[in-house]
Amino acid sequence: MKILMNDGHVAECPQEEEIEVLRHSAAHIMAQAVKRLYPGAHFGYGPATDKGFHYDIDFGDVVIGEDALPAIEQEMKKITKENLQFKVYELPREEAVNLMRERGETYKAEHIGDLPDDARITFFRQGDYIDMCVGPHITYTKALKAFKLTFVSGAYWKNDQKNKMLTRINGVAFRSQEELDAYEQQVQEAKARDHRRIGKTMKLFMTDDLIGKGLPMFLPKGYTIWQELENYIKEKERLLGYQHVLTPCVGTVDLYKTSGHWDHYRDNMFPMMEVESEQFVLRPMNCPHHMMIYANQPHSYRDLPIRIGEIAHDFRFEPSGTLKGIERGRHFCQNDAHLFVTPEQIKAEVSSVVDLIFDVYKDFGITDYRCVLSLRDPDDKVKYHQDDAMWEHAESALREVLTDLGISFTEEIGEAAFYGPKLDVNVQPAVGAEYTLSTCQLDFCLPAKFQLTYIDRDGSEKTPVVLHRAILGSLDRFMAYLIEETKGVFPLWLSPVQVKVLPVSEKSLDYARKVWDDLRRAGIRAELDDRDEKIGYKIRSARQDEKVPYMVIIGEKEVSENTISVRDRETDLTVADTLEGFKSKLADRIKSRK
RNA sequence: GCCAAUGUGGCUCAGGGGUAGAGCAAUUCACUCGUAAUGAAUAGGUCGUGGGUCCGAUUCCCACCAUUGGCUCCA
Repeated sequence: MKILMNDGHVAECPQEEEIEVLRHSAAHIMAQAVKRLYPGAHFGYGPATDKGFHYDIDFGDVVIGEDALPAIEQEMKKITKENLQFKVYELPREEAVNLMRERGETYKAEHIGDLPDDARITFFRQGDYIDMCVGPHITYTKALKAFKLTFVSGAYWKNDQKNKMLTRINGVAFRSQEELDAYEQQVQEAKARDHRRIGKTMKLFMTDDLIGKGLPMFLPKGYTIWQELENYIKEKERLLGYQHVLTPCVGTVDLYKTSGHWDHYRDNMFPMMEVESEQFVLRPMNCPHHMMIYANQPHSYRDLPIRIGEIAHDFRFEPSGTLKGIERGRHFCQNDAHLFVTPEQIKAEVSSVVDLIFDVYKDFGITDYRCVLSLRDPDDKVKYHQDDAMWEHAESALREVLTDLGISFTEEIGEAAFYGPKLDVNVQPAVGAEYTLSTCQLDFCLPAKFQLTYIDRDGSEKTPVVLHRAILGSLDRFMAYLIEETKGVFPLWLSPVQVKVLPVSEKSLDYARKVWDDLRRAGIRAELDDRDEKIGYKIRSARQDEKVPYMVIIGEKEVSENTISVRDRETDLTVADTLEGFKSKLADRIKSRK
């Protein structure tokens, strides 16, 4: 594919950059179509994106909904048919600003002001449309062959909440129609994996307006998975020397003033409540509670590290627009722990946390993740605890540990917690934006605020360092992730129903009941389908609706031979077994969580 | 919170100014059945909530609530 560079040269595009040039050019063509249909529209940014492109546009008082898209798309097709040539020219800064002002493109004019003094300011033109841009672009509009406008949304100018919200028109573009079709198919499949859809059909959790928004409730089947996850992670933690505690879901406002959370996050906490002139909040996190548990008694350096863990209920007043099923609610349960360590122990403890994270990921087959070292933005004097020396020390300590461990990570500025840097492990859900699953944060700040101490070898009082960490993140979010990864086909040990007993007819119902009862007594989660239906129907519903790992089919043959027939979800094969043999095999597998 | 869209029986969805429809699920009856849907019948909804326009609203308008897709935020 030929492309037009901003110095006017036409070059052959490297294969790997083709798609981005195509998508970026699609944004320009969309802008041209919009300008033809809405002459009063003014443009902000219009970049290529992951799967396509978008353009942020100020339509003035005109409301643009999704019903406006077909006409714009039609106009784009017309433009590609017109096969307009892309042309490029450069203007001196002042002329460029004037040109943009003249055309009412105030956002573009403002953008020129943000560019470095020596920046070349170039314009790409196709037909009647001119856009300030660094390019490169396709040479003729006909090169754009497969695209589609997908949805509209709002987006703040320059991504800043204080600025005006523009209308963002989103589209996808690919090299060919086949690629576009494949993408659309993929979107459909992702929707089918959405944890909210599966959670509803599998009766894992629910929400209700009368309970309140962002407050999902786990139903018996969902809570079964929850409890298994809780047992699983606590077992791992106990082996690593964690001690589990139970602390209340409220705390005094003073507790959060001490920690500094009150100053930073008051607006995202449920409002303060006053009882008998004492002020409380629903707790948004557990660090302060665990700090006070540490402070409950004096500590020697010999006691450290002390690892306090809790499956802890938290409440955060998340903005309504950010709520998403059990992935992000206003109540959630963190798989939280705070490790109180000496400075010398930092490396070993971070290392142990990182090992635990990847050990857990291995157990769940999680391979698609991204590690981020989240650092402070030194220019942000509001968000971050002010202590340059502390930050430099903490950040380089964490970076060094991660590097020594051979973890590959990217660094992101301004993503740290207010009290310290962190390692975040991020994953991509079926639908929507990436989020953090696991985190490990290095904190030199809160222990000092709470005046935590230990007596060192030389008899002097020292301040411990704290590692905040969450492996499953919140159980809620982890479950959301698991649902989407497994499509609801949970491994045996997590399956809400592990065995479904299916009598062929009423003649074998009594025996089936006995088998069912026996399985349950052996600690296996079994259900009996005693509906008056054909066996084929029962198998279909156990497979399709509930994705049950094992079906035990009981007919007159099994009754007379005192056996059971076991159908495996993986293979769809049915084999004869004895009840005792099946029970022990199953118990072993469940115990080993394989 | 902001921008936009959506809201019809338990679930998935159709319809549309003259007080509602399908499939699945449920219930009942018949069948007693061998590995991905037996048949028939019945029941179930003041069409998110509250206002307004109209002879008449679930359908049009407004407000609110919830949900969804984005933006901002995420200790």
